[in-house]
Amino acid sequence: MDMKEQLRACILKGIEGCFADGTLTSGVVPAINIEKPAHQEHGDFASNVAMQMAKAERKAPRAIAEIIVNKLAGSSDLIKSLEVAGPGFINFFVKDDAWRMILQDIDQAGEQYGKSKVGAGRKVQVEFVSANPTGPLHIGHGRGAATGDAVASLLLAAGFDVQKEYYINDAGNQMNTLGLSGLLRYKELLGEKIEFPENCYQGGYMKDIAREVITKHGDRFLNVSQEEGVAFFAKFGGDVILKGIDEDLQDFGVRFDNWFSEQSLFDQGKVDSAVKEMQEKGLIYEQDGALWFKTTDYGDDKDRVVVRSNGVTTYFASDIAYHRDKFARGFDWVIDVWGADHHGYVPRLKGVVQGLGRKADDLGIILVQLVALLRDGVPVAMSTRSGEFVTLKEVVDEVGRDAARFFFLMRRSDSQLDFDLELAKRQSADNPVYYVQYAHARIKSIFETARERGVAPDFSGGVNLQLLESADDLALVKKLSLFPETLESAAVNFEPHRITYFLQDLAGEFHSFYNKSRVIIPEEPELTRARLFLLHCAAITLKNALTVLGISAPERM
RNA sequence: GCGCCUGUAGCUCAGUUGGAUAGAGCAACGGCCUUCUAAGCCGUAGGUCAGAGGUUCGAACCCUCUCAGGCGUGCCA
Repeated sequence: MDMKEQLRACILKGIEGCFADGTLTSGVVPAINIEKPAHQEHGDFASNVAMQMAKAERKAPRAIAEIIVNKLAGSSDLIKSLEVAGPGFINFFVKDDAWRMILQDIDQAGEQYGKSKVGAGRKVQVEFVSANPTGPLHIGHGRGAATGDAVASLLLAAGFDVQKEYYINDAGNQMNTLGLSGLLRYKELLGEKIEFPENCYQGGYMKDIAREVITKHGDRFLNVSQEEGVAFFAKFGGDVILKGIDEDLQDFGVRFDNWFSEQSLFDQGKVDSAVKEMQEKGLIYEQDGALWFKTTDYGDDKDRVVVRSNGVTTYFASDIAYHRDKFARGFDWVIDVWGADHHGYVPRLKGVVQGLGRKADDLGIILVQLVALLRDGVPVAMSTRSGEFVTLKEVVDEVGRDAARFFFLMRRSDSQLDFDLELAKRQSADNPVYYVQYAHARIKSIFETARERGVAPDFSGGVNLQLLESADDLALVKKLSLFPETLESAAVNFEPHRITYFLQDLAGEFHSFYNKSRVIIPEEPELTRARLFLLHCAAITLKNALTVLGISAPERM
């Protein structure tokens, strides 16, 4: 039980005690809030129960607080002192010993420190990237990849049973366009004069694909029908591109548990059956020769076409079938990571989910905003139309996986992100990645020195934690203690950036500690051991936090 | 037109889901290496939380309106 829980239980008991002896009379116990005050002077924790009870008790908040404080005095060995402050807050000061005990928890938990069981094994699926197999991943996909991967591992750490999935849009018009693009480049390379349409894929990778076909198959596709040629290049190109996407993701440290093909939904008749189910439920109706889904029932601006008047299904039809299939596969919770430009699709998909008989919240949607690429503060020009976009691979090759992931996760996914390539490469405190990793490496270096000097960091014989009594010792301990709740809230809110902020905060606390406090002190072996134990716990926390984001914790820098 | 998102220090952004005196990093200025990694630390300065109303003990956060920017609003994917 963590400190907040203990305090909550303690307050509850106190209030009930007050009711019992008549010092409080309403008999109504509000939800007990425990928060961390912004200012140190306000204690380690504070509660606003007295203010919440004011109305029911018909007493001034401060008077109620006094009554509760009197009842609480000496009731818990966690509490050093408590006071009434401000408009009626009860401030709690926790005993130093209680703080220091946390170190033993951290040591004991090791790699598990910070993890929780709130997920209770519920099955959750995170679907992300899902870029069309019509070109290499660009930097925007990179942010989606980092975010989806981090959210998945956060949820895993929070006790969920997580699957990561990539949805392959291998059906529909864009595959024909891909096939045509390849075929035309192929003909061009073989000397035919061609007109390359504007809506075809302009990137240089199409020529690479055409070249590959020439080496493997020669010029035989010059003599087949347009239809056959397009079909071949669509399949061949799609496969090559998807393989490249997978490689780029692996270099970025992202691996999927499942790759799900849109085409498979058609092949297995799942699109038809999904449409049929919705029709039977009366959620799909016919008008102007097309079939429409009543998304307006769920807050959408207008109803949406599922099957066009020419009989061809829309992308939305696939989406209905896909999400129906996800739930049919037994997921309790389904999470989609989308580019923010798709935000208009949220009501529509939420409608589908409800139409399937699920709660709207069973589908979680994370919208990831644009990335603005900079070099030394100057925007890097990008244009998707001309195919001159910066790829994920280029960025990872230039700045490295760790820096790229950290930068992608530095901001709330909802807000736009400036990604400065030069800053990401810089090896100084300006660069938050190095700042954080350096903290870990520095601790490891201290242990190295300790070993060299024969101060073996073996804690099995017990450590005298009482010696950790300086303000800096305790400040570091308190920072470490925040990790579990930070991790949990980052997970359930889909907010990996809380971890990057926590890391910078913790690294700062450590660097500050390091500058003020000596760890290895030959004439004080017991204190040396205690401080080494503290840093051992700091290293565990730093490493666990970095790991959950998919970033390495170097031993040496 | 309608809908969604954003607006916090010169810049880039946090702000524990309504708490006490709004925080960090850059940039600026001034200090700290004979010491376990200076890829580091300490200090100074910087604010009408876009604006105006409202809700209550209490608002950057919730409601209404206004302004500014971005995105969406296909029988495209």
